[in-house]
Amino acid sequence: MYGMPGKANPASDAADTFASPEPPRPVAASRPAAANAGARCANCMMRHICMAASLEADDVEQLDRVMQGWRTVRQGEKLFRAGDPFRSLYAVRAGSFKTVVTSERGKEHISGFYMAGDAIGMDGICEETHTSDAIALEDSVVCVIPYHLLEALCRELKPLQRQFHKMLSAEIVREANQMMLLGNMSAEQRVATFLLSISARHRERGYSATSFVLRMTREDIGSYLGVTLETVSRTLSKFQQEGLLAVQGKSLDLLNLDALDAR
Amino acid sequence: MYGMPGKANPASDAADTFASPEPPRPVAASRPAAANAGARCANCMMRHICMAASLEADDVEQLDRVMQGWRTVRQGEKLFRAGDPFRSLYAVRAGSFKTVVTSERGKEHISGFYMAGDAIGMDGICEETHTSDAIALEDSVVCVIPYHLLEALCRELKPLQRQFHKMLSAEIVREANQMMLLGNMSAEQRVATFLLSISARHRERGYSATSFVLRMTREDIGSYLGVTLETVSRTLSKFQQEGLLAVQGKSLDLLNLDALDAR
DNA sequence: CGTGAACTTGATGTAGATCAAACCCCGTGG
DNA sequence: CCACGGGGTTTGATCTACATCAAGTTCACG
Repeated sequence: MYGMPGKANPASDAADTFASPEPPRPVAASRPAAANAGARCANCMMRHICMAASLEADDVEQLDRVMQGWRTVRQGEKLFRAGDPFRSLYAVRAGSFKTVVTSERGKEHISGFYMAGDAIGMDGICEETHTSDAIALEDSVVCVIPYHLLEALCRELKPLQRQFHKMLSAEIVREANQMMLLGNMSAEQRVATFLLSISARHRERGYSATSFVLRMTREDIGSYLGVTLETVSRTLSKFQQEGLLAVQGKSLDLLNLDALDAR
Repeated sequence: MYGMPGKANPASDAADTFASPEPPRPVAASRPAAANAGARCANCMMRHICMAASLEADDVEQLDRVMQGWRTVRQGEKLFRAGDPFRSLYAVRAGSFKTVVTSERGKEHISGFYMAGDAIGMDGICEETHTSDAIALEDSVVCVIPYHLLEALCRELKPLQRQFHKMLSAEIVREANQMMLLGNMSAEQRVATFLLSISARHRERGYSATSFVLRMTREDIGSYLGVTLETVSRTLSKFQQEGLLAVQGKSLDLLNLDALDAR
């Protein structure tokens, strides 16, 4: 099923793609944390790659307690925008996002794509203000983690502290690798690297590493890779002609991962 | 004095550039932390932009206690290399560094330049292994901060925890901005942005924002900006012809910051 | 089933890479 | 003290990967 295009309803698509055990449960910001019984990391498929990774069951429960709840974000809507005051981090529970940074000149650049289990918003910590927009690529659900509570819990739970630091550091490493891509690689290498990265992230999450649907447009991919949308399109066509993959709109089948890696 | 080229001894140059109150005091790795009386954040000119920022005097003393000591790194030597096990973070006390990431294909890319007060090594946290080389651009001194001790202290001291998180987040934001530069900007804009960024960092540290010496080669700058060294050189010459700055080898005078910003 | 957005493909233009040569320091050793 | 050598830098000539412009096609959604 996964990897087939043409779903009528992106919300149900997101739900079956990521198999959320419960339906999204949006919560008012003012709702007390104690009432938040539905959102439980223990039940979440993504707990082993998310904030809860390597926590004992007791500690996961503590994390649940500081989690404010879920928030649904419809396709195209913004989870936050640059300039918003920073209060919470977000963990993607279902769906996916892109983050967009805008220069003073008004030029936009996509700085990252985030899927289930990824954390968004860590750019906001340093100035207590978000520096990018986070936009849902499909109807999505995030866990809302108030930063001051997470901070306090990190002082209590060493494994949580360690995991949080690792997530911050992993983002630094990811961006450093992206800088390498943007600074040194040919268009073909950029596209190949991008596809392999998506593939690997799907594999980590238990989905097919070779057959998937791109949630973003060619323009989004181009922006992320520092090339034009035409170049993305041409490169995909070329890879298809060479038998490295099969494209059909946003659906992709990678037919030769090694050959892609050799680009 | 700062900004004048042609010093005979780079070590003395580094010392007077950053006005270290005491001479470097290298320490053996096994030396107990208690013996580390010489290295004191309280005396350090950079304490307000470093790990100690916004700490009370008592807390700064605690930070001193976990600091393992100083390490001197001669020009061209490596503070750590990709693949080294991650044990410590480093704060630049005097001098400057570049960090270099190397792709599987062996291509090198400079991911950052670091001067006094900056922290290096945060990429190592996530996999407990450094992912880049850190190379001294001149004879330099760093404070060595064992990560497990810092972690423990961050559980004790909320302001230190906050500052540390801010430094991690600031690195994420810096890299996101660099990705924007690499993905969207013309060569001229890249060079102008680079110069203005160096200028601002000098200003923050109390040095001249308009007159300084570049510690890195044209090739280093090119690698960082994703252009060739020839393009860097040509762009500087062009800016000079237009009266935006005066170049003389590695010495630079910015004559029109606004015009540079308008690029 | 109609319509606009997303995508593909082709033709042409250009910023910056690459190749090449000379120059300028700056440290070294005679 | 000066000649020497080599890394760093500048500048010029040429080349090319990719951007840009343009037109048509397909697709997804209302």
